[in-house]
Amino acid sequence: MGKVRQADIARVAGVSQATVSVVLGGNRTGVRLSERTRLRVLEAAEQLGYVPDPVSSRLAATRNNLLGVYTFTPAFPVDVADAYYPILAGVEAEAAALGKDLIMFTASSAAPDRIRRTRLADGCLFLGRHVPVDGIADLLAAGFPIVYIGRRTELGGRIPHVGADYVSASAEVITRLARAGHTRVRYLREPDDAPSSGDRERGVRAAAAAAGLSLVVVRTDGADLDGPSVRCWLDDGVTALVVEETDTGAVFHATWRALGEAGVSVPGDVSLAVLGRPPAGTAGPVISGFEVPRRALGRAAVRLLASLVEPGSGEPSLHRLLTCPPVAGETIATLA
Amino acid sequence: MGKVRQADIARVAGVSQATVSVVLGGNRTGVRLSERTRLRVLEAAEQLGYVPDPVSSRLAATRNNLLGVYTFTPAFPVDVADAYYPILAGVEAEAAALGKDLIMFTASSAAPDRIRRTRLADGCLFLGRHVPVDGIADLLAAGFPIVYIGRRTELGGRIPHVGADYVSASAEVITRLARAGHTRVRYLREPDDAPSSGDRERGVRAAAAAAGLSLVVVRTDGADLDGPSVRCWLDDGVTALVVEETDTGAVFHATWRALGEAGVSVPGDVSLAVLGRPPAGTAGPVISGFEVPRRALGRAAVRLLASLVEPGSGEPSLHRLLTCPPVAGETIATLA
DNA sequence: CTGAAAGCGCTTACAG
DNA sequence: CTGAAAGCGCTTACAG
Repeated sequence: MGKVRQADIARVAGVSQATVSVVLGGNRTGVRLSERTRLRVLEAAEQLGYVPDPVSSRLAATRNNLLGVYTFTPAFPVDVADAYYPILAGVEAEAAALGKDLIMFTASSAAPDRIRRTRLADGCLFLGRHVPVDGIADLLAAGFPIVYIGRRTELGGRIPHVGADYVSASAEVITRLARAGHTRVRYLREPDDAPSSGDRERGVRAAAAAAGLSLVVVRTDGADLDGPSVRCWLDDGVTALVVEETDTGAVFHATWRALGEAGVSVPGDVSLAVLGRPPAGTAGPVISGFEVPRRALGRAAVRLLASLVEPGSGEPSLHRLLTCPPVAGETIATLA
Repeated sequence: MGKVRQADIARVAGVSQATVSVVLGGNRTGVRLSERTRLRVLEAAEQLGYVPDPVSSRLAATRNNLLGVYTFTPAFPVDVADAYYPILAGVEAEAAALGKDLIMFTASSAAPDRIRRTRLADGCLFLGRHVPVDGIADLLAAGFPIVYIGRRTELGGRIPHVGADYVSASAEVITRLARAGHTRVRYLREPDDAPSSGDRERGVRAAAAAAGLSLVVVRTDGADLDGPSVRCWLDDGVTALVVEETDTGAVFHATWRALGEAGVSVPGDVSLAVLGRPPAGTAGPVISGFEVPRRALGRAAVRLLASLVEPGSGEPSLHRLLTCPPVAGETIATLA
């Protein structure tokens, strides 16, 4: 038995193909139809075992209920699995709730032609530490709906996004340290200038200034951290370390290793806070810091994208920041 | 600036839309084309930022470079994350290597109309413990390329699949126990009849019979396991426990908890083997058993699907089983 | 109330 | 060598 088309049903039911389309489409346009015709069509469709061809309906309807997901690294990476997985889980959950399917664009690079391909969906989510400005600018110019996961400042702030409020969350951590009596703090951050890093630093600096706390900011990829570094900081009177936590967790891991190497106890010898959450499976005490609401980010991004694709439900805010709940943890000591 | 079509390129290049299609399609049919025309078209396409519409090409050519991934539970689930993630990572890696994008069909159920939607792609991978026979039979009947990840016996074995050779791997574990001097073994398996469970049991039974080992097979979802159960087995002379490991790890976790509750030491008081790999992050010794080559399963499944979509590269084998490498582990004691 | 036409953007025969 | 036509299976205006 070959493919059954609407035309076949039309022949059997003795109506036009267009009428079949109207009947099977649930008569969305409110066309007047005789009940007799409707039933004849439905019966013929049932009898012939009709299966609508989603590809054709898509071409004709200009909408395909498909949302794209573009990650600049593999979507299922090894080194940032902990960071991406909950986001993607949130994306999937919300997409399913909205009845949308997902296209994962398997990007090995940010090549512009790969980025253009995203237009095959109704709209696309982007996920990554940096923005391939040219490709994204093209999409924006074409009026193609996109949403970045993570706050973006590129292209004059015109990129719609759903991000985390790292500024407030980071400031809160510093305030917590100040309240616990810490006055000399060392802040280790990623070397590159992604907004997520810049936001944290802004929050940290602002809170440190407000609390009159002495702060040293260090950019590092973690490779240069070892036991002697730690000893040196302690000799310098530092009582607390604040570490940025990003996708890969590289800096946190390096710091944790260096602390072990130096044989210092946390928080006995030095307090430790992480601006984010260390990767799951890290042994030891619960590190003080804050939660990144990754799953919620994924869900909110899908909702925003869906509203951009399907306008009319009011003007959505193109830039949202979600709150990062504080994690008390066990690694901040209260000083006398 | 709206969507750029071949007709737009044609206008700019001064040729017909059909010629544009031929040029951009890489001239598959071997039409004679002047190099000058070819370059003019290519240049215009580049300049206008042309992106082929995969929906249209699919309608016209019945091909769109999209592979579907259908999971019967969320693709990014919490309880089987460890099981699915490496598979999906393999799927993504191979798809990227082949230049295919992925459509994730966010299925909350196995409703036939959801399954039909997969026909939007050139072919589709299916992943799940059971087969929704009706929907899959329809696809098969329609000649739609599908590949199951995991061995399938349903529909008279007509479902193409790439699975793991659980029979051999499970038998090997039993043989290992026999060699270590064990003669009374308790085997805890999942209660339902998925092929992955049946295969393990076959391997276990065959090897037990061959080794003259006394075997008791117990079906359990883990809820009824506790300390007293364990004590009871030991009193019965059991020296080794063999536990099935499936997506959720439910039975393994329950067993591990029961062992702890009974206060028995492993492998001091009793040996333990798992037919698979316990979820990552499990504390304690490395459990003896075997590795499930999940990432390789994903890759192989994509390759098979691609060859079904794109025939001509020889007749691929529709049923492949990958070897599961043994894991020696630390939980099998050698008896005197 | 219902049919026939146009068209979504492309590919693949088929004429020149 | 290149253009024009037909058509993939559908939806959505638009005529009757």
